[in-house]
Amino acid sequence: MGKNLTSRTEDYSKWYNELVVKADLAENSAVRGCMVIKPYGYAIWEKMQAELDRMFKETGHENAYFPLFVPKSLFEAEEKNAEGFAKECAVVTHYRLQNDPDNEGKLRVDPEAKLEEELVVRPTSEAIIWNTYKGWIQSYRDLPILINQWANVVRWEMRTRLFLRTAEFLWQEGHTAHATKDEALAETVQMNDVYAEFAQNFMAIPVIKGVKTESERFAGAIETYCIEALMQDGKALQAGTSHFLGQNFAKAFDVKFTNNEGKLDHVWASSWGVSTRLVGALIMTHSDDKGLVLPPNLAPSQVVIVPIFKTDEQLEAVSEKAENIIKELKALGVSCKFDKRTTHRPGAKFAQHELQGVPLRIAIGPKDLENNTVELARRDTLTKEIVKIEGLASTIKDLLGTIQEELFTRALNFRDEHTTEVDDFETFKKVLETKTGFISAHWDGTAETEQKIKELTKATIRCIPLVDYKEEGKCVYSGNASKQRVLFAKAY
RNA sequence: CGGGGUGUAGCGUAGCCCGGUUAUCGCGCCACGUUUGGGACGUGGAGGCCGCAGGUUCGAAUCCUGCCACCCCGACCA
Repeated sequence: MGKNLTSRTEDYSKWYNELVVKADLAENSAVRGCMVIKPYGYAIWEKMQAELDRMFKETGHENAYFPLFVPKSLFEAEEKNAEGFAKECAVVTHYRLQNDPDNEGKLRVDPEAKLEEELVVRPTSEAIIWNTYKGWIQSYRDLPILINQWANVVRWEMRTRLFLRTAEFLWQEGHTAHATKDEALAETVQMNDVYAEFAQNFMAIPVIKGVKTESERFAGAIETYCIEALMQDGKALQAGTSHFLGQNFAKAFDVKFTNNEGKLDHVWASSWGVSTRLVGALIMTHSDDKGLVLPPNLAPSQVVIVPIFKTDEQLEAVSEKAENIIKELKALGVSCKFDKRTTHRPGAKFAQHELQGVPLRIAIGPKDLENNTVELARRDTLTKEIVKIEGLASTIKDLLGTIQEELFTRALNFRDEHTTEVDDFETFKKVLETKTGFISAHWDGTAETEQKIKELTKATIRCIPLVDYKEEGKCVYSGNASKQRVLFAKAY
């Protein structure tokens, strides 16, 4: 603590890296590409988990757990999926170490302990899950299966960044099985909607719902739905995905069921997930040059009370007030931390809680005791005011709601200001270089054009939005006919 | 995985080209005192296998080789 952050304009990516570490969210570990999520960062993830878990259960899903390891033969069963992940799989080949005869005190892999079949560390769990579902499904009466799992996965990324892309990360993956195509598709759309609602209402991150182009689609899916968010540096970030898998995995794993007409058919499937990457999205959406800005819904502590005092008597008197406030806040469901450390002075505490994004700060000192007031400071606007202690708890409760809304509105305005309709390629390039953000433009629907634009500008099609933009037009690159605008951006 | 950069106390750094006393400075840390409404001050103190492993040399933070990690750029990336 005690050092200023690099500012966002100076070096956005440095700002992000410093913030994650200084706000005590996470740090790099001794394992390449893998992070240690520290208690404060994990507390935020737990808040996300709790809300998502509630939403999943509300929509009829149950949690279960499947193994970390996937036998290679199962993994390769669905070819497109296997191919898509092949380059980033960690593989277990041995099951034992032994003392190294040539190197005292060291261990080596026991060459005798080679596995007959290699185990792939899951980059995602479709394979092991569909292999399991095969044994669970005979009839339409066994359907649907609506399961979610909270798990870690490993993708051997070449270039990693804390939360945004790590070799191991935490996520949830839902895997559902259905009797009909319509039902599976409806599930896919529903879960994408759940993600959108979660992002917007809970995380205060505005998102655009859409589908991926073929080249950006999940390997093994028929259609990939997604929510796309825009970060403060004008780059897009995929915040969640939901895949309609058709019968691809059912066919690969031979999962058939008898329908109510007595006919055998393959099961229809969906899968969907969000990960600890959301923590990165959270940081890059709301935070500023002073540190984290957390929406009240996600803050480990929504309020912090800092006592101002000179003598023990004053601390005692202030503490008594503070405890009362905490009690009242607790009754209203507001979480509050009392920072009565005597080892730090108030200014240092202010700075720390700002860095860590606590939404509201209350300072109580001798003057307040006389006047029956407190100083109330907002993290998001950096404003403070003196307020009467009567009715403080409900004032705070309301204010937290206001902050939550205003954070969303601010982010929404930013996104709208950074979404530009463009109709010619010169402007396209110029907007991408200067203004950044989403570019809404016509696209002829071909992978060739998509690829060409990517090569020339580094922008990719983030999604084909589900609503809006339905209009005839001409492709911004090729000039060929187009039926709707799609969203381009440089992406994380 | 290719190109470039960095690695010296918890953090940030000087020293490295051109090898040679006890490795520099700031922050932080510990003790005591004075302080406490926006990152306190004074005095004293502790803390280092100079990223790791080899090599060259009478002698290596410094030169050479290999490895590891992180950062930037590229390629790759449900």
